[in-house]
Amino acid sequence: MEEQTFSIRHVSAMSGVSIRTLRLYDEIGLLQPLVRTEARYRLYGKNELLRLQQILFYKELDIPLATIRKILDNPAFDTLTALYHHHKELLKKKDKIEKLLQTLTHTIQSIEGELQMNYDDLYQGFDTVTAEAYRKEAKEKYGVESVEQSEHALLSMKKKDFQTLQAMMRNTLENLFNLSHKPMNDEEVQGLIHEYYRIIRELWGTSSSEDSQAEQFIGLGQLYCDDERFYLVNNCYNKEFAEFMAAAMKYYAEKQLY
Amino acid sequence: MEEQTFSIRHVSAMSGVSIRTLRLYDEIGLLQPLVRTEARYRLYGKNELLRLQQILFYKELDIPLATIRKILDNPAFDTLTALYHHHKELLKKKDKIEKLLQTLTHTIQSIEGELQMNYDDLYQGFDTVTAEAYRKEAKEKYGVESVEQSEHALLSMKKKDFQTLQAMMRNTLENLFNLSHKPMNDEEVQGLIHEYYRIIRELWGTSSSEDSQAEQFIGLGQLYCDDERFYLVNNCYNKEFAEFMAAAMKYYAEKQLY
DNA sequence: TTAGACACTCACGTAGGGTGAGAGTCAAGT
DNA sequence: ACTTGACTCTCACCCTACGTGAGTGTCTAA
Repeated sequence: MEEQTFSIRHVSAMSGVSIRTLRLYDEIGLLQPLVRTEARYRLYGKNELLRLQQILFYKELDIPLATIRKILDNPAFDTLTALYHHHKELLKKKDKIEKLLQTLTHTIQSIEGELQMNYDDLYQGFDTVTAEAYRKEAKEKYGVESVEQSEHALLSMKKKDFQTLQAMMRNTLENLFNLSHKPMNDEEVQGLIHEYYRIIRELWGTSSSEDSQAEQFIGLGQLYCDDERFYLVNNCYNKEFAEFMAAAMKYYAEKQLY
Repeated sequence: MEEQTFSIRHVSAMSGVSIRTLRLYDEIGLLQPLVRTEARYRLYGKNELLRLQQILFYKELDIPLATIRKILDNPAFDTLTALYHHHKELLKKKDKIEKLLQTLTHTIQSIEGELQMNYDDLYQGFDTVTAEAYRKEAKEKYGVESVEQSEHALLSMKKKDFQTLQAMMRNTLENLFNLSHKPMNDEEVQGLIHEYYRIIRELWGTSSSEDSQAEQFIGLGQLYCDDERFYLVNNCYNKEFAEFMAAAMKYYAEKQLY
C-alpha cells in the first residue's frame, strides 16, 4: 500500500506556510518532498509533515533556516528530544511576554504619575539584539576567557555565526543530556563530545589551529563542575551532568587530542 | 535647564537596539534624535526613549516599520491608548504560545502512541502566512463582499499592503473607541471616521473612484450592528460601539459623501 | 598634541521570503 | 479527442530590515 501524499497546495493549506516558502525550503534542502513526479510536481508524505512542524517550531525560536537544516540533518537528531526542547523554549517565550507586560504596566503607571521609572526599565523584556550582548554571553558561558585567541575571535565573529554555533551547541548538549545515563566513554557519547569539541573550537577561534588545546578543553569541563554559573541544560545547575561532561571531555581529550 | 540627552551608544545599551538600527530608524524618519550636533552626532531625549519603546512594542507585533511610523505620526496617536492596545496584543501572543504548547503535547502523545492526531492538528497555533488567509479575513471582517470591485481588488492586493491597512484600521478603531463617549457628530470623531472611510476604500479597491459609495459605507456600518461576527475592538462584540460606529458612519456619509 | 573611544556616512551584502510572468500538467466535461 | 479551469512548475526581480566593513571626522582626557 502506497503512502498517502499531499500536493503543495494541500500542505500549504494545512500548515499555513505559503507555497513559495515550501518551494524555497525544497530549494535549500530544508524540506524536500517525498516524491517529485515526472511533471516535477512535489508530493509530501507523513515524515515531511512532521519535519515541517519541527521547522516551524525552530522558526518560532528565531533559528535561521540553514541552522535548522543542520540540526535536523544531524544523525543524532531525535524528534522527541527536540519537542521537549521546544517546550522549554516556548515557556521561556512566555516568560518574556510576562516581562513585557510588566514593563508595559510600569510604563502606564509612570505616565499616570503613580511611580517613577528609570529609562532602562522602559526596555525590560525586549530582546537584546546587539553583537556585543552575544559576545558577553559567550564569555560567561563557554569559558572563552581562558583561551588566548578567544577575545580576538569573539570580536570578529559575526552575530549570525554566533547564533548558529549557539543553536548547534544547545542541540548537542540536549543530546548529551539524554545519553548521560550511559558510560562517558560510550561510543555515541564520545561522538557527541567530538561535535561539542569542534563547536567550542569555533567559539575559541582556533578551529584551524594545529594545537589541539587538550588541556583547555579538559579545563573547560572542570569549569562546569567548579562554577555554578555553568548550568548547561534545563535552565538550572545540574551537578551530575556537569561531572558527566567533564569526565567525558577529559576522556575524549586523552584518547583523541594528545 | 536643558533636557538630559543620551548618545546613540547609550541608547543602544539601554534599549538593546543596535546602533545601526537606530541610524536606520533616523534615516527613515521613524525615530529622530532630539538633536543633531554640529558634528552630526545624534542625541536622544526622554520623548525619543518613550517613542522607541512604542516602536519596540509594535515590532513585537510584527508591524512593518513604515506602518509604525504612520501610526506614531498620526496626530490622533495617544501613548496610553497604544499601551493598552499592546497589552491586549501581548495577551493574544501568550494565548498563541499556549496553543503551540498544546499542539506540542499532542504531538508527543501521538508519537508515543497515546493518541491519534490529524495532520492539520500538527500546525495548530502557528501563524498562517499566506495571502489567501488575509483575503479571507478581509471578507469576513470588512464587508468587502458587498462591493463590486472588492473581489478583484482583494485578489490584487499584496500581503504587505493588506497588513499595513489592517494595522492602521485597528489603530483608527482604537481611537474611535476612546471617543465613543462623545456625540457621533463630534468634529474629532468625524475626522477619524473620515480616516476609516479612506482605509475601507483601499480595501474595497475603490480609493480612486468617483463614486463615493455612500450607501455601501452606511451599509457596512449597519452590518456591524446586525452581525455579531463583527467584533471591532476588545476581542468581543460590543453592541454600543457598533451602533456608535454605524451612526457616525451614516452621519459622515450624509454630510460628506452625498 | 596625542591617542583611544566614539560617532559619522557610504555601500555592499544577506535572509527569507512576495510577486508576477510564462509555460506545462492534470482531470473532468463535452 | 479537445477544451478548460485549476493546479504546478521555473525563472527572475524586488523588498524589508538590518549586519558589516571601510574610511573619516570628533571628543576628551592625559
